[in-house]
Amino acid sequence: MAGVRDGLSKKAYVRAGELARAAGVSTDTLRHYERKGVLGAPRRSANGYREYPPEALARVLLVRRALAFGFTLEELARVLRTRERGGAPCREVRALAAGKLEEVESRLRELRVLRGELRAILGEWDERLAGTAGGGRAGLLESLTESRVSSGRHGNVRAPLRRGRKRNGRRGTDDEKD
Amino acid sequence: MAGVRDGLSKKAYVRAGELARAAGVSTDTLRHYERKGVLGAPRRSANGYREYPPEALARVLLVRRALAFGFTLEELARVLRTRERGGAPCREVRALAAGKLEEVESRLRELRVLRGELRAILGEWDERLAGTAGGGRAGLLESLTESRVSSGRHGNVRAPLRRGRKRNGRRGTDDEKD
DNA sequence: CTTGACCCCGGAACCGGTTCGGAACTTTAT
DNA sequence: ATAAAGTTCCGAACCGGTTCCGGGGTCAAG
Repeated sequence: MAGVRDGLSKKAYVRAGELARAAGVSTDTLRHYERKGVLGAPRRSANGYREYPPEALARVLLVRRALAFGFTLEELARVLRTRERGGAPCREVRALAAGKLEEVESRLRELRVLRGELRAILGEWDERLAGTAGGGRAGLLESLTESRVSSGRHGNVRAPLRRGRKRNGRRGTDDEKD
Repeated sequence: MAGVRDGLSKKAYVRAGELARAAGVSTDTLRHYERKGVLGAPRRSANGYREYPPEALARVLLVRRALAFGFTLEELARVLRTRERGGAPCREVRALAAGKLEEVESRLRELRVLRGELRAILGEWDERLAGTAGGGRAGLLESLTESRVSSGRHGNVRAPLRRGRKRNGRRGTDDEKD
């Protein structure tokens, strides 16, 4: 375990591996966070190893938590940087979080609709399959196209919630009238 | 509506652009579908242009619909290919859809939790901000780390519902005891 | 001295669906 | 004829967070 424990203070500088373990991430991830500006480059020991101060752990955990809340590393970097310079990005953070909440709610609506459609279609299929033993062949897929539901692209299910980029929009029949 | 004007039959072969417009996708997407094996390479005209048969539209719409239901192009390709060869992938399709439903429900649970946490944190922040006018500075972010909730990575919000890869896992402190 | 556990680094791969960049071609207007 | 639109073609880029690759150090134990 090689706990640094140098007799001095309770907690001293730790190396990448230890911090990573403590935070539940990989050292690769730590490097990535540093590169993205959410962690801050730690000092280096004589041999070039990173030596993180005890506070780093809290920072990493904070980042993890914020990520779980839907923040992106980029947003986080911006906010943290502002704060590091004495700024008070509180309102911005609040706004950001509010945006996340909206996204989540929107997504919830979409998924609820999707769930309903899935249940309906499954029910229908089971009914049909009951009558078509063995090598079915009843066009299950086909019935998708007919499903009476809105068909309003509820967002590609897995759509990263951060949907919609179309910076230039070349062709693609913009049928987005929402 | 620029219908095919070759006088022959009611509907004749159409080119990429027309099919794309009709299906509400881009020609790029059509190409992609072809490459992924869900569309099937159409014949080519003398100049190398794709010429899709009328049925292609239904196919594309089917794909769109299936995508909206959470199927991936890869799954779709597999199924469609099977079918194309006389197979009856019905049970498989049903199983797939059932899987989607489970994913959606799981995701719904996660998002509901997340929504709750977001609301809570927002409420808390607003309270705090009310008392800290102007240049706030109350550590909003910090309170994230303390939020009493499970903290059980509800899935990175935007996590594509198709979470989790870790083929080899080098380091990374596998703390996934979910 | 070898083994093995850590550490360093830049850059590519991954996922999945879509879009971009830009060359090449066809049709329409001048 | 020729420029200006409009289409089509294709491979490669994109998103975002993480992991992988792979070649090179550092250090303590055996």
